[in-house]
Amino acid sequence: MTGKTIFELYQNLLQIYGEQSWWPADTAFEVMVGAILTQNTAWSNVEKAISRLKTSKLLSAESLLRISTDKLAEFIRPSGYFNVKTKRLKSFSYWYLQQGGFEILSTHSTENLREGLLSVHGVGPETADDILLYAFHRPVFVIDNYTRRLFSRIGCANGQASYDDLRIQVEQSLSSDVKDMNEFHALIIRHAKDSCKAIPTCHSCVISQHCQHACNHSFTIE
DNA sequence: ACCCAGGGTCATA
DNA sequence: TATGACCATGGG
Repeated sequence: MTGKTIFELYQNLLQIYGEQSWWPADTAFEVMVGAILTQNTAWSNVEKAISRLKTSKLLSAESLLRISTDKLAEFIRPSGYFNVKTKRLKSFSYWYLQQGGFEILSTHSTENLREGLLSVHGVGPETADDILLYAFHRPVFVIDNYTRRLFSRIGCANGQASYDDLRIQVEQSLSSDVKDMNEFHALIIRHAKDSCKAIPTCHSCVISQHCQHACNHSFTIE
């Protein structure tokens, strides 16, 4: 547990990969839809689903509520769990409109907003924080499994700590800077993807002398 | 054929 | 509190 600090890890990743400038989306609502669709799902599959929704101009809360569940499920089929996610998109859209939409929601405090998001069926801590950070630009850090593994392997934090414990730890390490938290989370995912494929050019050597990775594949270097 | 992916809910012990 | 089953597509 006596590795480098969380902030040093962030600086290393930023130096290696450069700015990621997330979230890849045109609108805040698209970020929210993407956050739900990407639950335990490869982003490449989510892109297909979102592309279909865009083409048919369904990327709004009103449209998602208007369309039948059967049709919506068919649109988002490529993103997997389509029956589950159809319900989640609809319950989220209902809440979103009932709350008055983006402008009204933007006036709420971060804590109230998180509470509201978590009250939606199908929105858990990670999805809520994705939305808070990338759609509402709130100073919130998103904890995912990559983060837990990377922190554990590098030793900059206890990967088994509770979600909020880890989240607050990172938020303090980055002085609650929105831009830094946006980048850090994006960089961790970028690093996980890269370290899964590029064994000969393992960037992790710069990050950890033990060549540890964020991804879940258990291979060894050297 | 197997493992994983930018999780969350629900039932069970 | 803490596991386990379940949801389902697509790429390696």
